[in-house]
Amino acid sequence: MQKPQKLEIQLLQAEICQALADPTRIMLLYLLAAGAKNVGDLGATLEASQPTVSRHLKVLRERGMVTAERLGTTVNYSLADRRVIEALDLLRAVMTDNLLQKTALVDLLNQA
Amino acid sequence: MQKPQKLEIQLLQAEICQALADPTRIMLLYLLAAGAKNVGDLGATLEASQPTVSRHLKVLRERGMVTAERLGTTVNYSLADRRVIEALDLLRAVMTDNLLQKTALVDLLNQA
DNA sequence: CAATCATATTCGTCTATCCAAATAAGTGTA
DNA sequence: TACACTTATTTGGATAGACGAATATGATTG
Repeated sequence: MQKPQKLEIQLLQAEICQALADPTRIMLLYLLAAGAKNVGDLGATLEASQPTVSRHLKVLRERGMVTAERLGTTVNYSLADRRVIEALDLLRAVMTDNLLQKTALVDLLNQA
Repeated sequence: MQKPQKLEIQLLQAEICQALADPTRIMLLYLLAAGAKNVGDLGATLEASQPTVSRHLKVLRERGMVTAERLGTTVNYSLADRRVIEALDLLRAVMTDNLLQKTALVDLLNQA
């Protein structure tokens, strides 16, 4: 033991956030939120290479954010917990509000 | 222009998530959720060095997640948008549920 | 048991991030 | 202006993450 347990929790929480810290993985989650899909379909939609998609899916799988199921030769991925999408939507709203505020400020400066 | 604008949005969203991908920054946000604080106080609570706290606060500031206000020699930081905390709470719940599920599985295996 | 299709992993390389230490910059006061 | 105090930034070195290319694994079919 080296640190209060509180930090351990934040560390695990940071690992989940880290999984969200990549645009490709965010896209993957949103795509899966619309329904289960296999690796090939996901790659085609994202225009990303197969190894890239597979590696990103592994990151999400290891953190329990998606689940995989073999169906013959293909593997179907599903969103494991919809609250991840809720969190992403919240953060997206924060981001868009920031952008709006920033552009409003720019407009104000341009007027002056 | 090189990619559909959709990707641009995910990129910005990923930048916000990236800001959450560090246990120290998560702690900072939770601390600020309880009320505005200056850099020294935050560092003392986190037992982190002053440059470390300042650097992390800069990351959060650049993404509009906290705001800074000078008060004499000190600088008071505040949480800019409470929805970031809501998102963190959601992700924390996802994480704890994953842990519970995992330990339940371990128990089952131990019984057998 | 080949051959094929879908997915996963490894390897090499590049870039990004983190921390500690040192230094700089801004503010209030003698 | 000099000094003390608080916060910010820079630098260097170590670690982790991302991608493409090549290769490996797993499942189905003939």
